Amino acid sequence: MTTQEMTNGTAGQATAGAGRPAGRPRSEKAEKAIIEATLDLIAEGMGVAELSIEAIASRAGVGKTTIYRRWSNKEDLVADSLAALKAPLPPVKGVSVREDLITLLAAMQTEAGHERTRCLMNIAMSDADRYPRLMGRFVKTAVEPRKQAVRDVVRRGIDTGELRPDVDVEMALGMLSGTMIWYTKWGNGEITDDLAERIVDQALTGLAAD
Amino acid sequence: MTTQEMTNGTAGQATAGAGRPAGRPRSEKAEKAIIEATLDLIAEGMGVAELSIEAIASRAGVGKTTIYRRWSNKEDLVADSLAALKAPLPPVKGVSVREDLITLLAAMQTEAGHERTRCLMNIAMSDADRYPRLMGRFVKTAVEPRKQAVRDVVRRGIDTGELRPDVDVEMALGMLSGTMIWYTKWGNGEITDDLAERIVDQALTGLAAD
DNA sequence: CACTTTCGAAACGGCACCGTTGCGTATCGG
DNA sequence: CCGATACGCAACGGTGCCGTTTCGAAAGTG
Repeated sequence: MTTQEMTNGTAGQATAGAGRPAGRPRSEKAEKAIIEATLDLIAEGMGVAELSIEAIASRAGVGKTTIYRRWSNKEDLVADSLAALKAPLPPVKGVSVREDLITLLAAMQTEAGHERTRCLMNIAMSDADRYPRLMGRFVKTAVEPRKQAVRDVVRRGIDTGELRPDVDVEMALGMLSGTMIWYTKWGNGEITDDLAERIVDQALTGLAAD
Repeated sequence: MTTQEMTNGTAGQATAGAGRPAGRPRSEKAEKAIIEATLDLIAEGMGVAELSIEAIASRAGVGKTTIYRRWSNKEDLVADSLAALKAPLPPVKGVSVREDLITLLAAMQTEAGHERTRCLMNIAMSDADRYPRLMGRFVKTAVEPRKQAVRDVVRRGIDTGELRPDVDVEMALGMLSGTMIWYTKWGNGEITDDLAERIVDQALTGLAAD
């Protein structure tokens, strides 16, 4: 680990009866503010490379010292920031596969509309090669849960017989998500409210004539 | 236009009999070297924001003056560089829709493997919002021809009856390309030689049980 | 109360790049 | 040969960020 004993969880008052190191405890509020500022700047279109510690400190209303005391380098900070992202996935009703997939894809579409998520996706694409460790964390906390949600629905569909028994689950997953990503990025003007529905129907039906 | 009379086509010896401005003509070789260096740096993972004129000049073996004389800002330079990209699309045999789609998607997969194209895609994703004018150019020279190639095949398939008559062409296009992009980015380890074939078959067949 | 640690703020020297300018040379037309 | 323009190169002053240090104040423990 690069952050050795730093970033040791709550970093704050350490109610744990063990070794309370004496001295002023680290401000939990400052920590939150730093991470929040980092995510804000990323959401405003900053790539990881252009992120400056000074800008983050200024935005967070915090001294640079406070940042360097917790994170030894920028990548660690960004990694922890991404890890702080919650993944509020919509619950699926479980009635039909079609309906559930539409729910998930529609949520994906909505998220892609929000600036914050939107630019996080950019990072996932462009900084993936340069910061593999960072990407690992992002995939784990943000991408994987969403993949899993779709995967569950598809698997259930195979079990219930709504989907073909020979469906390649990962392929189906990539097809649904990939199509949505394609539209949010390059589907100029063709993004309508029923987009999720159209994608799911096309994927279910297939292109070939019977 | 920002580049006023600059970047006036060949910029070189101007064989046009008209007003030859007298003096040493601009080096066409230098121009090529600059653009090539720019593309190289981008291909090495540089985002547009991190591209420095000094680095480009150094890489191209050229003085900064020579760059500033031609392009008034970085965005213009990058735009011209992207415009210089050729799009060597594979010819389709025209036998069957399935086979042609596989050909196109396989080419896409191969391209995604090359560093140069790979990082260009990153730019297409992450710098799209920040440099819309630049993106317009990139879409026109690189993305659109590929979209068109797939579009043609799909349209032909509808005409020949190989595909359903009610297929949404743009949607089919997004599904095929989107799935391939998804795999090249996040399909960890599952990228095999028959990927294009599997994508096309899944798209043709659909997920739903009959 | 002393003692320790963190806080925000400011300043440090150093570096990379900015866009411009001047220099001596090269390459064109007349 | 002469005037004009472009060339590569090196230097300019300016800016923004680096990572570190110093400072006085704050916030805890004993």
